[in-house]
Amino acid sequence: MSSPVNVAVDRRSPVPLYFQVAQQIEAMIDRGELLPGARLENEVVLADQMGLSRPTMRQAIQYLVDKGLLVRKRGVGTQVVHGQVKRNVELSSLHDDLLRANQYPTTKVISATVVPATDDIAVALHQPPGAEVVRLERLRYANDQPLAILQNWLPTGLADLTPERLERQGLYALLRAVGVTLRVASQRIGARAATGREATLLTERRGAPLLTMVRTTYDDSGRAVEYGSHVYRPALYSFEMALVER
Amino acid sequence: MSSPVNVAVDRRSPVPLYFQVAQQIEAMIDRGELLPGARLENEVVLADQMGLSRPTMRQAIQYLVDKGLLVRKRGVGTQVVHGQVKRNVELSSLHDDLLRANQYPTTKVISATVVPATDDIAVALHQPPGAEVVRLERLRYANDQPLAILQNWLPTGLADLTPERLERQGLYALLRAVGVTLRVASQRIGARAATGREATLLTERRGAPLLTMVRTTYDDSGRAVEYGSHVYRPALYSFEMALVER
DNA sequence: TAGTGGTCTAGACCACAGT
DNA sequence: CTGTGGTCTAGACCACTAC
Repeated sequence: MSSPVNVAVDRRSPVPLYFQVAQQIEAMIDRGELLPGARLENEVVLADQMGLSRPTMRQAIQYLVDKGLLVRKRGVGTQVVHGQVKRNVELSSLHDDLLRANQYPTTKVISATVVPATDDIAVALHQPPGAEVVRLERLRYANDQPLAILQNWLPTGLADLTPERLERQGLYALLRAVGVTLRVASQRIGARAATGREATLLTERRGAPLLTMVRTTYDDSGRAVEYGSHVYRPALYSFEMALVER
Repeated sequence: MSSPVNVAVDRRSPVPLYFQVAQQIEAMIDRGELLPGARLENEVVLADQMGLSRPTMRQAIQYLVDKGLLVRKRGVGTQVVHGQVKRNVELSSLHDDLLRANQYPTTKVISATVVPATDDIAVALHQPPGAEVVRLERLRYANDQPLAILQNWLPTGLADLTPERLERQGLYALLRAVGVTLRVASQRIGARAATGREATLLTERRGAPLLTMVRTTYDDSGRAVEYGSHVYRPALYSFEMALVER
């Protein structure tokens, strides 16, 4: 009844055991060795087979459940979800998203200046009203087609945000490179009509539907490090995600 | 340096200990007893104070980290995130979302019929091509204003989806009531212009921007139980969510 | 009744951050 | 160096499902 799971862990590796197991099970699903609906053996048996304790095995399975690849039912067992779900669990930037989809992103920096924060920006970044913040405006292309207008505000002094660097890599990669660990974000996705300026930049018509996203991102100290307000051309971009009931 | 956490657990309660702890810490954050940026005591001390083991305490903290309320940094400690994030971790239906926001949702069922599945619906629901499926079309109002057109397809025989029931409660609540446990969903959010029919139903202009969402939902056996294609008026609705880096 | 995942304990050692 | 979270073990009992 149960599908065999053939996984071996390397105890000398610095990679956590639960993560090794999770990666290998995910690879088996990708390769079709574990088909949708397949039932895995129970946690105790799996743990024994791999020479792990049950909590470690559970951690591996829980990781894949959170990722939307497996479902568990008490008294029944663990099964592979039918159909593929978006595996992305990361706090990803548009730049990395496009790279992953082989979309060859390029960026034009429209402006990168230091300005006093307006009230709403100050609140979002938890800065005193009127504090100086960095304001970025970029135009992001995918395969040489204009895709999105990205407006961002950051506290000053976080990183050296020169236009050259911003055109070579994404903002998130740049922040990570200077030791900022992005951890949590709160975002809102909506839609509205393009303004004249947006339409011009994105080669759309004024009033054309645009997808919008505003996001505040916090680092591993819980401080707000970035506020973004982006508009996307809906024919070229949409947001995909997995939801998991806890 | 550390903020005190005053929590007591009831060991006779059927509610898991880690969940009792998590709920009480969340309540303290809501009441402002734990301010943004406040550092909690370390896991071992917290566990001792509450008479719990460290793994149980960790599980409580991890729950709140996943919810976007806390951040942890190795070697440093656990802190409350600055700014408020969307707490919602559930696989929520629009109906419940509106209820929670005191928006008084009402529903008009436009059609509820059994039809042969088109190819894309059959694929999404993992049914054989042409299999009979239930097709629903509903118009959802909030405070008597038209808010969204909801199209859904489901395998037949799941539940008795009469218009009367669908107008009294949300589809998800109806499914849960007949024992379907929704577990995982994969969704895509985009935007496009309103068609003439959509514009009429939603009292918008033809070509007005609409927010779109398509979603496939799976139950705790990993089977697809619902495919939905919805359009929303962006002035009245947007999607809000927390993202957590793992 | 048998088998499953859900919860919980009481330890241990390690990796990393800040001093 | 000390203190923190990250990982891991080897058990235990319980709740729920299916037969």
